[in-house]
Amino acid sequence: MQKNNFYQTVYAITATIPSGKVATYGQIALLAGRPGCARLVGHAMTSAPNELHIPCHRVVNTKGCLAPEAVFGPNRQRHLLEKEGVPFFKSGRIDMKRALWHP
DNA sequence: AGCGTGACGGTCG
DNA sequence: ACGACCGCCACGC
Repeated sequence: MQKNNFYQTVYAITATIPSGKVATYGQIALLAGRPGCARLVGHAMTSAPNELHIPCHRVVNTKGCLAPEAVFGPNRQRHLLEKEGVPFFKSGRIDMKRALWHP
């Protein structure tokens, strides 16, 4: 698997995340065969073509925090996830124990 | 070809 | 529980 395929793999894995669940960048990086490259997953999302319809809002960091609002729009990601049934804490973070995707 | 960067992660204070 | 710091690695300039 080459580096270019890494992005493709990331997209493929991200597209596999079921509704109501979330995955962490590190988790995806691990599944994509590049453990420790969580940041690259984030960049992959930035470069992700909209044509692929990637549910990038289901990808968060291990802290359960959402991506910067500047990426999706104000409260956009939060709203989408809540709509899908992802448990949120009042603090605005995700209940990772219950929402984390188990591939 | 080299340097800085970043939608992160884990640890320390 | 929260914030700050450092370490990783491919991509863009």
